[in-house]
Amino acid sequence: MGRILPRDFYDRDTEIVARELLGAVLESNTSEGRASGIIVETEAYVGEHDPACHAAAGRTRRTAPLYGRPGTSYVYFIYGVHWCINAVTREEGLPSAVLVRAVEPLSGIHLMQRRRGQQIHGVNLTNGPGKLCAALGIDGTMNDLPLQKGRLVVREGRSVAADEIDVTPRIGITKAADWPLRYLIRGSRYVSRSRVTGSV
DNA sequence: TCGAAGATTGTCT
DNA sequence: GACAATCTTCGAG
Repeated sequence: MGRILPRDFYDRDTEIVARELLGAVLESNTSEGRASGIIVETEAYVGEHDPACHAAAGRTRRTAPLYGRPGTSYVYFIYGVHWCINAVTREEGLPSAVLVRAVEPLSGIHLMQRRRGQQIHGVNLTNGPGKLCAALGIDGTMNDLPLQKGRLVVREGRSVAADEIDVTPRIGITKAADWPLRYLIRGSRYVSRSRVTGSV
C-alpha cells in the first residue's frame, strides 16, 4: 500500500496535480467493501477564468467545495444519470479541480463488477468518469470529503515517467474545448474514448 | 415557479 | 454514428 497523498500535494498548480495524479490509487470504502483503481486519465479545470469549469459562473451552493480546502472531493451529478468525481486543488478561494476520467481496476474487482452489472467487464468497468464512479460506489454522499481518510482515499501508486504521459484537449465539453488540459497514460487500455462521437 | 443546459453512457440503426 | 434517458442546479420572472 502506498502512502496517502497529503493535503499539500493538492495545493499546487492544477495542471501539475492532474499530471501527478496519474498512477495514483483512488480507493473507496463503503458498507459493501473496499475497491480501488489506478488513475490513468485526468482533466484539469483551472478556475473562474476557465469557461468549462463549474466555477466560471462564480460561487454557488453546488460549486462551494471547489472554493474549499485542497485535497477534498467534489462529486456532482450530470445528465440526470451519472456521478463524476474531482479532487479539489489550490488553496481556498481558488476554485480549481482535477476530474478523474478513468482508472484501472486494482482491488475489489468483484465488487465493481457486481455494481456495474454482470454483463459489463474488462476495461468497460471503469473507462469513463461515470463508469468509475458507479464501479467504486461513489455518489452524492461522497461530496466534499477529505481524500486522506475515511470513505475516499487517494494513495501514492506507481510512478509515471513524463514521456509516458499524453496531453490532449478535454473531452465532452463545449466551452474552451480546445484547451490541452487532459492527461492520460499513453498506451493504457483503460482510458476513456479518445474523441466525442468523432469519426474514424 | 419554470425553463434550459450539462465535465456521459448505453442502445439502436 | 445518432440519440434518448433522467435530474440537479442555476438564473430569470
